[in-house]
Amino acid sequence: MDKFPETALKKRISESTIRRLSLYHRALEAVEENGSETISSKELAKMEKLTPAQVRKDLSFFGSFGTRGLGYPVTDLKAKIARILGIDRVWNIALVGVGNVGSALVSYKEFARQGFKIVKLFDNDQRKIGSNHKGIVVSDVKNIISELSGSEIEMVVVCVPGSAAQFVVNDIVKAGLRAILNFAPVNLKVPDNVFVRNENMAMELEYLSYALVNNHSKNRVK
Amino acid sequence: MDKFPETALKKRISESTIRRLSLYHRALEAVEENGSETISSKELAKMEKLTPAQVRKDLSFFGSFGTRGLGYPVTDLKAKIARILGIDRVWNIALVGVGNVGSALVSYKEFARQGFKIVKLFDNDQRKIGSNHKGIVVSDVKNIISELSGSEIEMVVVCVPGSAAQFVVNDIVKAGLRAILNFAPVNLKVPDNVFVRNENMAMELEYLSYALVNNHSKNRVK
DNA sequence: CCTATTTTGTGAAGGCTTTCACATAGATAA
DNA sequence: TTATCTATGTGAAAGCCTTCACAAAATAGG
Repeated sequence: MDKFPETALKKRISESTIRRLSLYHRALEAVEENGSETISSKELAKMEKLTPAQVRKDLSFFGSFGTRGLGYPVTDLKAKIARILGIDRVWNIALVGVGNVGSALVSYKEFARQGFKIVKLFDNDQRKIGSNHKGIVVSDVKNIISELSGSEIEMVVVCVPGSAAQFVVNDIVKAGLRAILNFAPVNLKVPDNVFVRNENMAMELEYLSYALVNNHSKNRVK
Repeated sequence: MDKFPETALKKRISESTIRRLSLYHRALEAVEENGSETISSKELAKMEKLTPAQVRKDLSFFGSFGTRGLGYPVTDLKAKIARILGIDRVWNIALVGVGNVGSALVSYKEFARQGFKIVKLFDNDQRKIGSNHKGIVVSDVKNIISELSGSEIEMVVVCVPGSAAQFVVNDIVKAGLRAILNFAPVNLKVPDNVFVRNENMAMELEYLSYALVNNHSKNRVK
């Protein structure tokens, strides 16, 4: 059955649903390893601390993948989710800013395992340009537009300081790329057809700080 | 005026509101630097790509900080938000798992700048134990319970592999700590009074993958 | 084959979050 | 002082997301 019939009325899928698909996918990897062939929405929900109804509703947006009375076929569902997320393939990625965070990500196994392959590095520091990280030679960010234009690279991870991020992103957009994972703590301005995801690690600590100060898992005020 | 009167009826503040407070705080830092004394909800909203109504509503949960006809006083509002988030102080933090990501975070300036001070490191690798990272000697994770119990440390960043994360977290909980920033790609089970935030970098790439495959900033299906 | 049991798929209800829209209050200028 | 203008603070409306609850479908066991 065609998952995306051209003729069908299209419906917006919420960001939360897509994020949960990632969780289901990783849970299914674990389940597959221990050999189970099927899994119920209840079990899947428990693994990621969600509700069974939520699991079923999320999956139902994309089709009927389960069998009533039995559950979902683990391997098959995992493959279907991978297909929906577009992670049933390799994505070539460039990384800009080979500092602390940047070089950690070059070696980050979780990216590689999921098919996210960092194949090109950029920096503006003469001491870093030409150096080798995990077999990749660092290029001068001055040449980023020409090196990305028409290349096999479709996503860029930005790990430069906040003050440089917008300039780098402008070049990435000029090169025609449309997917950016941003670690700089600034709000990037991009055209509507470019996707940006922000990774703001300090923000998560700030949330913990708020939770502790406004004590006792209550999160209440006024 | 007291921000948290003991007697007042309390109201739950949504997670999204708290996350946006972080954004307002960082925007106000930038505004303060360029010297402006006041800022309107409209300007603040524009900086973080939100709506003016959203900004006013968020702030209104905590009090009336603005002046009609004028806007919000930059420095004062920034201080009030810092107070609400609990970032008007230093937080001492331990980090477990001094691998690629872990050691990058030890040197991550954004943490330090916001008052999140990593003061203790743990690992289970004999080759790392005793070694020095930015002036901190790595301790054996075997001793984590005793070293954290009753210490000045109130938050822990977990950067160990997924297979080890739950065990480490059990010990952190046993030591009486209640705030965990988790980089391992697993769902951690903790008691209700312990706060966990998950940092899942691969998930953000998966979202970008989904966005590109389900093309044209539409995010539509079926 | 029939019955009991399990679990999906899904409209509808409920709840939460955002946006609207306007009364209100202070600023500014003459 | 008065008029005009600007921007907040906030109930109410709208919109979105999650949960409920149950018919339907398939299994399992006799």
